[in-house]
Parts: sequence; structure tokens; C-alpha cells
Amino acid sequence: MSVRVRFAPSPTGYLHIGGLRTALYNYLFAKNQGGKFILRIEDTDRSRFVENAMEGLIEILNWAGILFDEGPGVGGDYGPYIQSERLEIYKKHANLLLEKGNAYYAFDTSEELEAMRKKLQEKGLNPKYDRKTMKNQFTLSETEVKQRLNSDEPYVVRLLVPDNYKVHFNDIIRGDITVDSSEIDDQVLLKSDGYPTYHLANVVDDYLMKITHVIRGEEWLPSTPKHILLYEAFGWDLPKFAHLPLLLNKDRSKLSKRQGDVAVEDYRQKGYFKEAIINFVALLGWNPTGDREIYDFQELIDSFKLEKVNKGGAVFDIEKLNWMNFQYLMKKDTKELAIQFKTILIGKGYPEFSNDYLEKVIKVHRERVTFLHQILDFCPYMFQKPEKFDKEYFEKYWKDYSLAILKELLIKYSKIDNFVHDDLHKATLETASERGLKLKDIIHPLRLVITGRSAGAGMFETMEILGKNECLSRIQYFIDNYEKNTLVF
RNA sequence: GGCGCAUUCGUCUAGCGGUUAGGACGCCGGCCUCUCACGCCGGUAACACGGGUUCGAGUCCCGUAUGCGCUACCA
Repeated sequence: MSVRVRFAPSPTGYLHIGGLRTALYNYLFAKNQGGKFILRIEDTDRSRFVENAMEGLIEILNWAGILFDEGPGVGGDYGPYIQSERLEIYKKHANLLLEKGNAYYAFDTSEELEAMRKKLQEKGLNPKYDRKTMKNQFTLSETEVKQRLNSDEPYVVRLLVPDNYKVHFNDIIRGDITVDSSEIDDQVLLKSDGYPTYHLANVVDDYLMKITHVIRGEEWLPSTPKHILLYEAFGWDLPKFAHLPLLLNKDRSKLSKRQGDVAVEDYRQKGYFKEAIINFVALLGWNPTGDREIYDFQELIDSFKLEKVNKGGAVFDIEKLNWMNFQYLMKKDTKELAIQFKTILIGKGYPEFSNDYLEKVIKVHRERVTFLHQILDFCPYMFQKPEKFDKEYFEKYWKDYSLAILKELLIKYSKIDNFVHDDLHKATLETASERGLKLKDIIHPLRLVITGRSAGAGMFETMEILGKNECLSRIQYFIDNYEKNTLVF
């Protein structure tokens, strides 16, 4: 039987970074097994429905490269893939359970349920539905039940959990788990608004969509026994289960909005590469060997093993993500980066530079930043003439002979036809030794003149990229303003 | 409260009965150097605790502690 897995988000907002990892693990597993990855939208809670959330989810999944084989928009043989379009299917299955005696009608109001729970809790008991005292098929007469059903009176369908029964299942990640049925609540299956709850819809759809492996977050582990009971009631074979460890905040609570960004979109906006995010998130809770960090998408697919997924939760450490982003910044093709960077520059109102120029700038500056867009902050002087000069740097390295040297260099540089690193280096070194100075005695003032700053890439490679005209013009500008005492610091 | 799941350096992890407990991020130091970085070299730091089982336990079993999750007509 070929592997089929699904990612089943609820369209209640943006895609959470934890959701991304769940989707990713499903995807990696499917592709590793030569199976299918399905997207199913679980929009059975009308009160939490967010307009366009589904579109956002799909968009960001596509961006990340987690492409689904079946789902909204792409179709498939087991649709529809949006649960609100499958209401009749759930109703039919709820009726099936009703007929088989595995489910029953209940008529309690939310106030009555609340009062019941409060009472049980005060007694220190498990606050689960008390079938024997509440308003339902078992406590009401047959005629009253019929009457209520025929009237407009709201009702729900609940799962009849058998007494004295041990529910067993095996989790690929956690092993055998057994729960006593006395711990399991008579879960509502069909809500009074006619929509199914997660539990019913999920089980029915997983079965009908021929899902072979249910890979989901650990928060679902406690309700899995309910699902097992449902499969058994229907007489269906169980899929395999794998419950993933949670992603955690620094304080080890479940990853949440309060302590930093959780939306994948936020990270995209900040300039993280999708490759870095995927690589990083994949390694939170799973590692093929433990002695390697960088894996491309295909390598992740090839080495993915559900059995190797960890049991314990993993803290989301932004420092390591940053490091990983840097790794990809260094690794990526500069042609691709130049195109991205051009968009960034234009967005900030800069004129259009040639791809060739941008590539050169990126090549020498990327090792100094974490994000591509930071190159602009690091060396704005590569895109416009410096107008302000670092005062501290000036005071530290500007000597009484510096102006004379600058004038000499201006002449010397103007005679260099091939304005490249080696020739610039040679010419400057010459000037230095003629005056009994060290190269750095000249380079520092020169850096100030050319860039206005103390930090930057190698001086001569910077000058080579800027070009002869630009460099000469900057030196001239500095000399003029220095002599007129109009330099701005 | 009840039930469940978990627990190796600060963080992500390797380990699947015998290891000087390995790698990575971060941090610290050094080298390189025209600055800032990159890079390279080195250092820091962990098996939650207590009992078993065993010749031998981070690895297996049982407790305890701690953390997290669930306990809805939310997913």
C-alpha cells in the first residue's frame, strides 16, 4: 500500500512555525517513501474561521517548497479537501454510529454542561460527560427523544465510550500506549450547528482519503484513544500514528506569539531564506547523524526517518537559525542573490545597478552580514557617495601628512589604466615605502575618504568594484572639502 | 486535581550495555589581518535525582522530582 499522509491545518490565521515543521515532516516522509502528501483544510469551527487564511497557508507552503499532491486548488481523487464542503459525509457517518449503537443523542445546554463539570471538579473527579445524569438518549424516554429531534431543539451526537475497555495503540515515535476507557470522555462528534468536531471529521477523512500515516503534533496524543475508538466502531483498520514533539519557547513553554515571531511569514519578511528555515526546522527534533548541520531539501528527503524523530520538545533558538541563514547566504549563487538584492535596493528607492556590479558587491560583503538586505546597511557607500565621515576614525588615523599623500595618490591612481586590486596595492605600497610608512598608515585614511566608515571589505577590492572614476572623484571631493573645511562628520 | 508524554553541555543534538560521552550554535582565548568580518586552532560546558537488573548503565526496569501537553458543541 502506497504511503499517503496529510497536513490538516485549521484556517484560523497565519502558518505557525510549528505547523510548518509538521507539514515538512509529513512531506519529507511522503517523498522519502514515494508517497503522496495531501493538504486538507479543517474549517469545522465557524467561530474561528479567518477569511483568506487558507490562501495564506497555501501561499506560504508553496513558498517554502512544500508542495501538495492533492488538496484545494490542485484537486485529487478523494476530494473535496475542505471539510466544510463535506458536511453530508460526516452526517452520514454519525448516523452510521447512531445505528450501530456507538453514538447517541444528547440535548444538554452549555450551562448545564458547565455546571456538571464544576460539580465533578469540586469533588476531585475527572470532569467528563456524565451519561447517566445528563439529558440524553439514555435518561430521556424514547418519545421525548423523538420529539426533541423533530422539533427545532438543538442536539449533539456523542461517542458512546465503552466501559471497562483498554485502548491500545502504537505510536511510531513513542511506542505502545494504553489508556483505560474510563479516562475517555463521551466526545461530541456532531455539533448542534451540524458541523462535525475535529475528532469525527478527522477520522472519517483520514479513512476516506486513505491516509496511511497520521503525523501530527504531540498535543493530539491525549485524544488519539478517542480516534482509535472511532476507527473500531466503524470497523476500519487503523492508520499508523506518529506524534511529533512540540516546539518550545526559550522558557520551554509551547512556542507562542508572546515570545517572538511564530508566523513563517514573519521570518520570510525578515529576510530569512526558505532553505535556511526548512533546514533549521527539520533539525528541530530530528537529526540523521548528529555531526552535520547543512542539508539541502533533497538530502532531507533522502535521509528522513520517522523512527529517528526525538520524543522531547525542542527550543527554537534564533541564534542558530541566524547562523544557518548565513551559511546559505555564503552558499547561494551570487547571480540569484543579485536579482534579489536588486529588488531590495529598488524598494528602498535606489537607482538600478547592474547585476554584474551587485554580484561583485555581494561577493565581498556577504561574509560580513547575516541577511542579504544587511549588505545595504553595511556598505551604503557602494551605492552612493559618502557624505558623512566617521569622526573617531578620522581623529585616530588622520595625520598631518595625510592630505599630501591623498594628493599624491590622486595623481598616481589616475595613471593606473587597469584599476584592479593588485595594481592598486602595488601603487599604494610604493607610496608608503617612499615615505617610510606602513601600508596601513595610508589605507586607514584612504578608507575614510572612500567609504566614510571604519569597517568594510578589503580596501583595494572595494576600490576595484567602485571603479576608477568613482574613486578619484571621492578623493577629490574629500580634498576639496577638507581644504574648505566643509567636511561633514 | 486527573490522565498522558517527556528529561544528554545555556540551546539543537549523536549515542541504541563497555566511549577520554562526539558534533553544531552561543560564549571565551589565540592565529590570520588595512578595518569589520570570514576562515583556522584551542577552550568552556551535559547524561535531573534515587533505587534496582548486570561483571559493567547515559543506554534496560521501577520510583521521585521537574517540565510540557490534554482535560470544550477549538483545532
